[in-house]
Amino acid sequence: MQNHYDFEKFEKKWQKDWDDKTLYKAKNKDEKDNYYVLEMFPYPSGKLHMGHVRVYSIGDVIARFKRMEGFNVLHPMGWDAFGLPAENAAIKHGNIHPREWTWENIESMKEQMKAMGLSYDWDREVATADPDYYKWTQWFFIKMYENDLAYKKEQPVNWCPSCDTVLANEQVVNNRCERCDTLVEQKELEQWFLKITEYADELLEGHEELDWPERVKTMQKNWIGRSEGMSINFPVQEIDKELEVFTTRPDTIYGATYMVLSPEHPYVDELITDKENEDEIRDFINRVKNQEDMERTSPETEKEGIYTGSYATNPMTGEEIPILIANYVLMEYGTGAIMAVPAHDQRDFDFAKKYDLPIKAVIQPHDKKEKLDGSNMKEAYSEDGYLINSEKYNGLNVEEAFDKFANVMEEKNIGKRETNYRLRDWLISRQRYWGAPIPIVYCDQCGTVPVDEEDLPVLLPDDVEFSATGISPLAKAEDFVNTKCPKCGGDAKREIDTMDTFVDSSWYFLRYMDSNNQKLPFSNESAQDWFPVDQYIGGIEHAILHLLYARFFTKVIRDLDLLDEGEPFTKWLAQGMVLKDGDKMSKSKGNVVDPSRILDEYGADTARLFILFASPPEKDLEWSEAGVEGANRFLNRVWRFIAENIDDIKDVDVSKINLAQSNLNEDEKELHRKLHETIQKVTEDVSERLNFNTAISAIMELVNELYSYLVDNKKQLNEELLAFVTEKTLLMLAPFAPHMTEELWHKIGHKSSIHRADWPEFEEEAAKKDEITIVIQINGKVRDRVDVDANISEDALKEKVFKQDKVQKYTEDKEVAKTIVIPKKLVNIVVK
RNA sequence: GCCGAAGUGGCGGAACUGGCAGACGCGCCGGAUUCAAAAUCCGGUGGGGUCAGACUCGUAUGGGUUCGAAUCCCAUCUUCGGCACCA
Repeated sequence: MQNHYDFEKFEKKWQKDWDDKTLYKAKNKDEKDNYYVLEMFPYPSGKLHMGHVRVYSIGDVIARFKRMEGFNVLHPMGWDAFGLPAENAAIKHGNIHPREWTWENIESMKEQMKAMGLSYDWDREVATADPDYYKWTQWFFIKMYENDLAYKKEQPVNWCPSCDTVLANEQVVNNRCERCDTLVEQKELEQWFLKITEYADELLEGHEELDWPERVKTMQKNWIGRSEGMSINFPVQEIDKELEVFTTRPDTIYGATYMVLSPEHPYVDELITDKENEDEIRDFINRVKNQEDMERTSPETEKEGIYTGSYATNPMTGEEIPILIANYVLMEYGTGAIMAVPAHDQRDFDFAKKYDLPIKAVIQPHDKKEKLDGSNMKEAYSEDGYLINSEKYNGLNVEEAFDKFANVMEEKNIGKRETNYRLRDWLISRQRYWGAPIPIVYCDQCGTVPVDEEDLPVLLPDDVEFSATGISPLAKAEDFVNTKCPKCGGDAKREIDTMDTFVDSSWYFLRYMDSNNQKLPFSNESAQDWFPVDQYIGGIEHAILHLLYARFFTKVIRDLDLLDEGEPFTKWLAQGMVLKDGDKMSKSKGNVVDPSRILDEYGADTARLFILFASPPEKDLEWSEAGVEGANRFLNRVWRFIAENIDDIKDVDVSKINLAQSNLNEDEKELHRKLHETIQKVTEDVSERLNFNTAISAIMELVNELYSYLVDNKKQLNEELLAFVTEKTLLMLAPFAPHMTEELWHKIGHKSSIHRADWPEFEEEAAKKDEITIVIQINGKVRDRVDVDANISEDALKEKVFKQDKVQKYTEDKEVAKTIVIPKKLVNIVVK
């Protein structure tokens, strides 16, 4: 056996062998316990990047570990195959169809994944751009339409001029397109929406049962932005209408001294009763409307407003209060109108100061003697307190007042309790080609009609000109557009927009369970077997987008009675980024490390081992070529150990060895002990904590221990022990370095795959120490150590400790105030 | 501005529940092997101090709780992430 590890000699061989033996096939209804581990599927860009290598390595270790633990594991992979890059490539190069481009990329990425030795069940592979798949995406859309969860509506929407399509709110980051970073514009368009807001509360409540990073739950919580308050109607005599406002502070209504409308508010026109200044008012409105969104919605922008000339009546006080229009009120949130309480809201306060509007304090801080006075306040007071200047309600505290006012106003029909959300419905129409067509037909007779289920999928036509013009390329595909109405059979036209690709990825984890089902997206039985996903792994950048949509879809699908559970991902590990020189790898920075080079140069096992060893999975990882070499060196060290001792290790039937009953000498005992200590640590690190870096370092320690044992006992090796420990070490290393361990496993005499072998069992008895080292502290400082019997009594331990020379020295002429004994660890003597 | 996470050797990181700070790896230094080198093996490696030890300082900074703090509490600084005129 050569004593140098040469990955090129066997990585491909084993990959083919595993494939041939369908080693990683997951069977539905296995007698074993089922476990579903899933990594977020990639967009088929054509090449794996380091982030992919990281996330798939993590998933693969979990999958392999769980299999060795005896679980029937579902570990699938697929392709988020619809999307703009394919279409843009077609536009740019002209001679390649997005379909071709996509499938070629899938092929090359799949090849790279196979070269990594990932243990997927490829029989379950899905691609969202496959008609077999998007048929069901369309089917879900129709189900939602039938259940009033999909609707078409005209409203101002986010438009990305570079992508030539609309975007969902979630896809706009700081007013820029999430994909291409272009400034987003507003357009008034009629578009399809999914009613995610219907599930807002459930999406919030569901967090409680999820084992997800807390910060991610918080991000989603902030995004949904639930706030409880009241809608209150303020009558306006001039126009004989009521202005509805939303407020979270009905308790401050006695302090509402004016009202403010958004310039976009529908009543604005009628309310301009100050005809003298009408031109000035209209100029102002137009100016604000034309303000860049970024500027308009920034808290730094100075608040500006103008009087309308109209007055509203405060329904609680009966006071007439002026109505203004201002740039700081947004039409998108609440009702587009607010009651301004300058004494207790900083924004209203700033505005009131500028325009000299009255400030009336109605909440008095509990801990202040002198009464708050609106005329001399320096800033708004928005903390807790009790009511003043509120007639018969004076003295109530804020919380009581909220309830009291809510009851009174509901009784009098002035207002009602209401909950508002920041979350908007999900805009899913896209004016682009490479996506799933929205399965809707427009008929002059019957109106909007969903396509019949039997007629799904609505196939994406091939022969289309892809140029991005702001209107879906499908508009020009006449064979596609012109169709018959499913209801009346008359001439009709198809919807030409396609669906947001986030719709495709909102249910792919369900299709894996039953990916060849022709009758349903998945069967109920398969869901019983596998759902929900036990462990999901993917990038934090999807914390809001994909993970919120997928949770929403799951809840809808549950309500269609296809699932019992409403949460798709029980556990989620958000893996960190791979950095180079402290920066995210990117072409523009020129710091990209190509995984295929690493795979060619060092092999898959080294690449996997390094990336898992360098950092805990949820933290960012700094790429280091020296670190890769270190990982390679370690694998070599394991290889060489076996190569050099192959005669002692080979063909020993480890299952027949009972080390507990054999008489081991001290060194042997120590090695055996270390083995079991390692088994315990690695098992826990991999299964509970998902800290692969410390699991690997524990295996490294064990290998170091094996080498020291060899050096110290050259003359008299215990071959049985050596074979035993070596074999268990290989088993623990198998999920991390699947190829090399498989090769070595066969070299030491096994005939079947190491990946079908059992995970080593931890024996508590073997891991126990006979002697332990106790740390001796004097006044909290470590002064000495003493080796004692592990089962020593507290009194005997104390006695022994006080006999130590060092302890004598430090306690001489001093009074021992206290002695603290921490069993098996430490004794702290406090002296004065 | 608000919310959240983090800050430990030259570097990546470990210390899981308050109990030996720096496991493991990288790098560096020394030794063995070699004609020599690479590779490999063995040993050392936080700072100060010393022949060596004793000792001493040390987990962003300042304070606190405790017999004992990287870990808990308060304040400050820095970095990263999210939200941001949300009524």
